[in-house]
Amino acid sequence: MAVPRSGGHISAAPPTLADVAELAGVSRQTVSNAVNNPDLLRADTLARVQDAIDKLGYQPNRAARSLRTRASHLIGLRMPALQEGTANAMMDRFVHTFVEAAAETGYHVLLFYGDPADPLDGYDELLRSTAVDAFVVTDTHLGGQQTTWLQSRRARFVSFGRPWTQPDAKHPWVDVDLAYGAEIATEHLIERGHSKIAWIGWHKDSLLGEERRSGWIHAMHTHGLSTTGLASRTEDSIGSGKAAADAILDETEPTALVCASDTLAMGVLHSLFERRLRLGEDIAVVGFDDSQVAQTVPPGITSVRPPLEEAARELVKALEELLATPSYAAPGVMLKPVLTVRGSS
Amino acid sequence: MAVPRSGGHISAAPPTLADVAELAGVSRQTVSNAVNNPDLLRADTLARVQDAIDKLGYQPNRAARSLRTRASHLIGLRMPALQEGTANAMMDRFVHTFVEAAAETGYHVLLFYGDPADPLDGYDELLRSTAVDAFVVTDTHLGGQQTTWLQSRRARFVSFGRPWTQPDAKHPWVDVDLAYGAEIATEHLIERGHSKIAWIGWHKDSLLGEERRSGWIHAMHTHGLSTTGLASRTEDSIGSGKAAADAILDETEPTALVCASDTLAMGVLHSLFERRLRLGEDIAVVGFDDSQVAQTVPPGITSVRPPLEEAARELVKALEELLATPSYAAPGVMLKPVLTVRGSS
DNA sequence: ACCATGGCTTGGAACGATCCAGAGTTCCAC
DNA sequence: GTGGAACTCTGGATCGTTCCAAGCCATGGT
Repeated sequence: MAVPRSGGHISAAPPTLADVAELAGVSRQTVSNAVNNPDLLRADTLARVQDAIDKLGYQPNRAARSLRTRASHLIGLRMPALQEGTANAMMDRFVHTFVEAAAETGYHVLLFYGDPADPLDGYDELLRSTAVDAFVVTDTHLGGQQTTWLQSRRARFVSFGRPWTQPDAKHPWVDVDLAYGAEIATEHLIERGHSKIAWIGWHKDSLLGEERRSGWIHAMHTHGLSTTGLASRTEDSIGSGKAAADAILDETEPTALVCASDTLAMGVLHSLFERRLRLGEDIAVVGFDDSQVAQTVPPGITSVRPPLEEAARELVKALEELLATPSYAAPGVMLKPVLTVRGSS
Repeated sequence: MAVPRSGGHISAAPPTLADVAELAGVSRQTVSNAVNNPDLLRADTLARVQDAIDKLGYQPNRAARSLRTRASHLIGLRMPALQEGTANAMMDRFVHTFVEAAAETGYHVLLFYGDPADPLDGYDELLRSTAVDAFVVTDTHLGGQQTTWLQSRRARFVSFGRPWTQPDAKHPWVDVDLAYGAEIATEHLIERGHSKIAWIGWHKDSLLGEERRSGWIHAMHTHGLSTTGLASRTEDSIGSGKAAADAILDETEPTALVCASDTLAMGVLHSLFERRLRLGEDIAVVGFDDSQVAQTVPPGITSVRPPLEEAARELVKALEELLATPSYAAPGVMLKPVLTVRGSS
């Protein structure tokens, strides 16, 4: 296996199966077997072929293999277009692990971004040209359009995100239990002695937002705490986070805030900064996503950390099975986030 | 061109050139020409073939095309492995634009990460299996190993980052003028009335660090300001940024700080937080990279913003030319960053 | 009327791998 | 010693596209 990085001679054209076969004194098919089904060969033949492979630095031509086997060993990963300022920057933790886990199982990742307004943008071309073996869908919360369409095209795919609108969907998926995340965030604050804990979340029509919100409500009610006047709903932006914080701090004077995202938490920080309140001393804040920002801003924002690395690995595992057995129908996997406690609480 | 997304019938196998040819009543080659050299066909024939293509939703099979033409229309993009906490998170601005610009010219991007300790990791396999047409190298500051090796393998590539150690390198590259960035950052502070402006930078052996540092020195000296006792060199981490800030604030009492990275700037913020100093009022801070963090932390950190989008587009342009004419030798492109002014100064 | 020209179209070969069916060996049981 | 299974290995066909050389046909000049 120890292929010398820079072979002695630099040939213009890479060696082919036939070259190896000739050098080893066997047929093409035997070389092919040596690569793909080594146990079909007699030990000494295998060794001879391996020698030839190593000597020439042979690696199968992907295009040729792909043409014959109808498998490209490429996974299409569609990422949501990122907006300036919004902290979906945490997604590169996901991408990174996904790419590495995929590489370990022999798959490469073809990254693409689609027009956010058109959930189907980008899939079609890759599918028609049989460029990828499967897709990873990363924003199922935008509705089931993508998944139903992919299904109708008989495309293979897994999703990072539960099938919100179709509970009976058959494709493998992995998601993070967001309600639980909001719950542990809230309970952490309750343990710290807070009882007036406000929620700054997203609009009602956001599935993710409502899910997270329910965790806060559940935790509050479980501990006999009231939530009236403590919730606000707004856009996922710093500006509206600040506005919401301003309003709720003036009206209800909570001692702690749970935010549906780190972006909103940053909005809160802006409000605190203006009011010359000290984060973590005068008021406690918990964010969501454990983004770079939460990790680095002093004194650190306690944040709900989605297990993105684990999610990526689970998705790769599901993909592997899906591609091995086309009829594979996995149960969805729900992962639990953990709370990273920092100075803000 | 308006291909219906979900064709009337869902065929198990995608249509091939031969299918189109039969439907249009022409030969395979004519269909191929209709796709690749439309001007070779008579107008009416072209129309007929186009009809058939549209009707069947035909798209050339990538593997077959790639096998024949020896071009995969894939670009391998090697990203440096990201470390927790460090703000190279800004790179997804780059990745995003690069992917989109590449898509516009018909190229897809195959993302991979290499072992940071081994600059060559990952390239070899993709190259041998002729999986990609070219590479984008993103961390030339780690030394010329990658580029010399790629050159010796006759691989096509462009780099985001000047060829630091080999000024005579022939490959196209794009880079950002970091010294200039530090210079405008420093001058901005001078304009704001500061004269005791400290530098918090990286160790001497960091090429990028020295480059940025030189911009600060140049600006200071140009305005007749002294730099003695105002510079410190440390690791690129929050902890060491804080330590450096602590030391320099105690010793020299500067009124403003220029940091070699936003990560270091965040370290400074930690120091300020502890000292109960208000960012932007008691002391001015300028960062580098214009990361998410700089954009969102209140009151916003003034930061040198590298034109990553422009860099990505330039690289795609260079790649296009490189792949069209193999002998293409472009001059390097040096882009100027801009300063994004925020509350911290 | 003829040949050369150029525009348009065609069938066969090739890219480099795997699938498939069969051929040659070896080995063991009867 | 023979039949047959099990183990190895092989050559031809094939995946879907583009390259290549040649063919057809109308046009125009001689």
